Amino acid sequence: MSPNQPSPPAGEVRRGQPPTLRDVAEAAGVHAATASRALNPSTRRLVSAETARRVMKAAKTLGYQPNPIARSLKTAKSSTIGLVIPDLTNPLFPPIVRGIENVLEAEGYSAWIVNTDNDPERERSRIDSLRSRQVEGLIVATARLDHPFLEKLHEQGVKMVLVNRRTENLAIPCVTADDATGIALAVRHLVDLGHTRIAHLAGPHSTSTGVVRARAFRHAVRDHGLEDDSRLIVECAHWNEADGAAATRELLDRATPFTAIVAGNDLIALGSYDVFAERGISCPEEISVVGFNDMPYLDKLRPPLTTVRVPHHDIGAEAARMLLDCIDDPTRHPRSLLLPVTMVVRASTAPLR
Amino acid sequence: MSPNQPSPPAGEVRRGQPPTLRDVAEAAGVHAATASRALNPSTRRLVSAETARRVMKAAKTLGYQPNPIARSLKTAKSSTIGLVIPDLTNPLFPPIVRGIENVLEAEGYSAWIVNTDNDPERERSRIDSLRSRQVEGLIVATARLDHPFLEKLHEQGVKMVLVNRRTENLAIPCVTADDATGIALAVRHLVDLGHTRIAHLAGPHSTSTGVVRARAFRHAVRDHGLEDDSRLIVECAHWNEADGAAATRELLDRATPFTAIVAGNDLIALGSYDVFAERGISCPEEISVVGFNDMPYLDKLRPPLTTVRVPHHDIGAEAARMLLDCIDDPTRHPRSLLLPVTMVVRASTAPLR
DNA sequence: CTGGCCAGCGCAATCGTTTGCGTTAAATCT
DNA sequence: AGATTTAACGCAAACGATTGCGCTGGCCAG
Repeated sequence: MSPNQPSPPAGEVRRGQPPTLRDVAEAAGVHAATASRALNPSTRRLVSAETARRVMKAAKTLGYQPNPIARSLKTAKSSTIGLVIPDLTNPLFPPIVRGIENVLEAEGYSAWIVNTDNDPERERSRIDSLRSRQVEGLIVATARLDHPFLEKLHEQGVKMVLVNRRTENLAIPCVTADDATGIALAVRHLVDLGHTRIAHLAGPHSTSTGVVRARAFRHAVRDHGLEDDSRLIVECAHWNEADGAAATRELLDRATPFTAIVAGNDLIALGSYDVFAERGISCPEEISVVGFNDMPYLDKLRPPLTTVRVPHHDIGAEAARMLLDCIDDPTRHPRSLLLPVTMVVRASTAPLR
Repeated sequence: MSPNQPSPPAGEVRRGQPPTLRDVAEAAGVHAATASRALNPSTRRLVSAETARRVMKAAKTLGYQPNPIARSLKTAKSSTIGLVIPDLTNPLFPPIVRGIENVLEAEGYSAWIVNTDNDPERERSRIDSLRSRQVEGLIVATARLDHPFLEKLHEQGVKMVLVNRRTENLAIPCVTADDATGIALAVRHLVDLGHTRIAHLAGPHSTSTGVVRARAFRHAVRDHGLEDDSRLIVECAHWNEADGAAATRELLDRATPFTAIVAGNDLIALGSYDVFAERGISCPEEISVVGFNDMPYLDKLRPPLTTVRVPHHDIGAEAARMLLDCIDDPTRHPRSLLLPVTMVVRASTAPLR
């Protein structure tokens, strides 16, 4: 046996229970209060170097792990934040989650993840339960442009930062991808390939991402001297394949000619793929498609999807950092962070013949 | 304003703080102990119906939410379990997580999710931190066949159930897919298509899933009267695309003829796809491939991947149920649950020409 | 009429930490 | 040398809930 293995406490314990602060205090021959101060780096200067050393040694040999529950009760801080997402099953979110947890972990924080399935009622109840668990802040990925519940929470002083999407209220800090530039990149790519009639399958206009990308699309086509034809824009009810497919069908049925599609996101583009298969349309020969997000395994699709890569991991990491900043300094001015995106050209886009 | 909105406490509060049990007791004109008993359904019979009613009414009008931290400290129960997975980013896991949370939520439990990235050291430290957070049990998806750490935890009485994979020790309950049947289905499907020389890209033999599927593969080919040629089996170092690709290359380089591959899982099959592209091999014309798991978006691949569908959501749900059972009744006999799988035939498999 | 029982409730300890305050003894100043 | 600061530490009260135990008063039986 190695001398100091942390998992099973090496030293003698009181009664089979994990050692408490009192146990290490006793072992070090001091009072629990002193042990507490010795163990906490920020109060360690209150005890002599010698006793601090003794206490820390005792803690190590006993395998002492502070009880976060007791600590939370006293300090009213839980070292815990809530993470509110629509659905973990959407490949968009796991990288964000990992990014968040990476920075949280380094600061001794952890995250509670809840799924709302885009149901406002469920969102309320899950957030209520998060708050009763004393989370110190929220990272929210379910924002809609008009979102009174979130606004109310913010007014109540609940610390939060939005990811991916925003509300209309700019007072709530958020970190998102640079959607406008991404769309501009996508349009420019298609224009470079010779396309002049480009359609847009917009995301739901209830979300900031949906309207920002749609607006950026119109700007971009005009910037290239193309006609801004509203018949070439159709809005999807949700950010998923089914609604992407429905929108594609409607677009096709409008019979306004076009040769390329800028999809609101990758899932919507996948919906287009389904309709192409349905109707025997070949991509990219007849219609080029570009997605948005660069979710995993897009390179293995038929055809590999050209898309705009957004740094999901970084979005999560930055959001977590921002939230921790807000918690540390509540007077902090809210900031909005825009993360750069890049174009990933694959085989779903081709030169106009 | 509606008379009783739960989020912002409606009644008067002490000092801007959320109301405590004592506040409720005071409002109802009873002692905190009585209020506690009145509010808890299982102790409610200890107070008179009339006082119970008064207390509950006071709690509602004050918007009282019990403080789970204080409760946990006293009861040493956290209504919390730990979920240990390799990497949330692997599309295998989100559905399992959702399944788990669905049943947990109904019982008032929540899950802490930690990622180990398959690093044993990280696994130890994350599980230690989970335990210090007083989780009541663990759902573990990172089991290796030989896994002394998990065994030790189990011996220490840590309640846990394994998902997807198992240890050699059968004393630890687990819920997995019926891997053997799945592989048999895959082999039969290929045999029905006329294939006689079938290869297997096995998962790592350090995992139960890897060895069970490999063994099932050999049994299946023999059952069909085919030759069990060990040159047609190569083990992947990990369950991912890169190692799947490496294994595929090795298989090809062995120059033992074969016309079909049973991949250990979908990710490994995707690795094969990469190599096919590399070497100009066409699938399914030259080589048929079947995967395992049926992860999302496989139907949009080039070609759509034939695979074995495993009910990930159910696996999670059953595991959670099993863990809650173990917590409720610690004397419970460990069970191993095998969930049925189904064949999903798409276009990566074709009749032998 | 007295003793015993029980329903209903309050008292106070407890869970493991943190922290304001008081106490001691050593160190510094005049 | 005596007065005063200060470093180091202990005491005890919190944080908010749960729970064993004891007390009260009403009820019934003997």
